[in-house]
Amino acid sequence: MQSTLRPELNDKLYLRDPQATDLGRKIIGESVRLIDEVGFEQFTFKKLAQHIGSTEASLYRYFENKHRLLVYLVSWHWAWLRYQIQYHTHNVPDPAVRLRTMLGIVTRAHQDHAATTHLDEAALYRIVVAEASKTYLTREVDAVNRDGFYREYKLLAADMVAVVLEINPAFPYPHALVSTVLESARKQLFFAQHLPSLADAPDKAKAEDSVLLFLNHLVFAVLTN
Amino acid sequence: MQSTLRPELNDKLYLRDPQATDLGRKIIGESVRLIDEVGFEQFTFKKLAQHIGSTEASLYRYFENKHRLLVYLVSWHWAWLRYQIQYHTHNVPDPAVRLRTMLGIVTRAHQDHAATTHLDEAALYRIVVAEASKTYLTREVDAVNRDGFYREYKLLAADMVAVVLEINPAFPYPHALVSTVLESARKQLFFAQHLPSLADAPDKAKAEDSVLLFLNHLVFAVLTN
DNA sequence: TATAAATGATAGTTTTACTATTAAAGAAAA
DNA sequence: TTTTCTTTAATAGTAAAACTATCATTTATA
Repeated sequence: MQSTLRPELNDKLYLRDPQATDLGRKIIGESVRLIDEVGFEQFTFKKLAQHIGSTEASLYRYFENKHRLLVYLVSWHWAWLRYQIQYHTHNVPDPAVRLRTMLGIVTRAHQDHAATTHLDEAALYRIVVAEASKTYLTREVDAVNRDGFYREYKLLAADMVAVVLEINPAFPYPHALVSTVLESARKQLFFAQHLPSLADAPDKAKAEDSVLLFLNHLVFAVLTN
Repeated sequence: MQSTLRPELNDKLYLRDPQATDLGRKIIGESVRLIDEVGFEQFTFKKLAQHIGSTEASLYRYFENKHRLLVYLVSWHWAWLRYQIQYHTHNVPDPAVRLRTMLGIVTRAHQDHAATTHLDEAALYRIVVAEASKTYLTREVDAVNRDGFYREYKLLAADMVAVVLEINPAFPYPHALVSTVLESARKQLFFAQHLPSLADAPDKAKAEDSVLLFLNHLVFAVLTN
C-alpha cells in the first residue's frame, strides 16, 4: 500500500521527503498522535521535537512550517481514501453502487482494517474532521493552490463527480454537490460530537452511520429527481 | 435595528459591551475592516489598537482575546441574518416561499441595503465566509458552547429547521440538512473564489447567484422526494 | 466638586515561529 | 580505510504574538 500511495503525493508538500528517512517517518507518526491529542493550534514543532527526541531545527528541514505539515497529513488521508475507493469500486458496473461505496468510505463507516500503516489512521481521521478546513482557510490559499497542494482533494472530488454524472448526466451542479458532501461528511461528524443540535445523530458513538444515512438520502434524492 | 439586534447577543461574548461605548464601537468597526484586509491569523490586538489610536491593554478590557472577538462578530452576523429573515417572512403563509427567502438571505443574494449600520456588512460577510469555521474548530468548542457562544447560529438553524419540517414533516434529517446548507452556502462561495474546480459558479462575480440556485435545487429536491 | 470608572502610557513576561552556526555522527565513495 | 558528503543534534538567538501589571490621566456620574 505504501508504494501505491506515496508516489501520488505532490513533492512540493515537503522540503525533504518524510517517508524516506527514519526521522521523517517519526515526524509523520508522532505529529498525528500529537495533533490529535492537543489540537493543531497548540501543536508546535518544539513539542513534536521533544516527543521524538529531536530538535526544532531538524523538523524545519522536512516541512517549511506546521501548516505545510498539516496539508501533507490531510493530503495523505485524501490519497488513502482515493486508493480505497479505487480498490473497492474498480470492477463495479453500477454507478449508483459505486457512489454508495464512495460515500461509505468517505464517512469511514466502511473501514479498511487490513492495510494498517505506520500511522494511526483513526487519529488522522479525527484530525481531518477537526482541522482539514484550516488547510485552505488561510490568506495563502491561492498561492498554496498554485503549487498544487490541494491536488489529492481535487482528484478525489473529480472521481466522485464522474460517477455523479454517470448517474445523472444532466445534473447541473456536480462539483458543488460533491464538495458539499465531502465537507458535510466531516462537519456533521464534528457537529454530532460537539454541537449535536446541528446534526441528526441520536447516538454519538454511531455518528458515522447516521451521517452516512443522511448523505445517501441527500445525494440520491438530488440525483434522481 | 440596533435596538432590535443588540439585546439578542449573549452578554458572555464580551468582557465589556462594545456597543455601549465609543471605543467599543470603534473596536467592532475597525476590527471588521482589519480582519477583512489581513485575515484573522495576521490580525492582532496590537495592530487594531494602532488603527484606532488606542492600546492593546484597552482592547483586552473588551474581549478576552481575538478569538472571542471573532465569535462576537460572527454571532452579530447570524443575529442580523435572522432579523432580516423574520422581517421578510413574518407574514408569508407558504413555507416553501419562506424557505426560498431564507436561502436568498443566507447566501446574501438577497441583500438589504436599507439599514446600514456602523459596520461594513459586506466586509463582515467576507469574514464570515472565510473565518466563521474557526469559531468552533478549536479545542475549546465544548467549553465555549457551554457558555452559549453559538446561540445565534443555533437559533438561525432552528428557525430553518421549523420551516423544513413544515414543508415535509416526515423528513428524517432536518438539522443535518439545515446545517449542511448553512455551511455549504459559505464554503461554495469560498470555493468559487479560490478553488473553482470544487464549485459550479461559472462567473466569479455572480457566485452568490450560482450558489443560491444550487442550494434551492438541493433543498427542494431533497424535501419533495 | 468629589468620586468612580474608563482609557492611555509604559513596561514586562512567556511562548511561538522561526534562523544561524557549529559540531558530531553515519553513510557512501575513493 | 580514509576522505568526503550528508544528515542530525546542540545550542543560541531574534522578532513578533499574546497576553498581564501598574499607574497616571481623562471622562462620566452622583
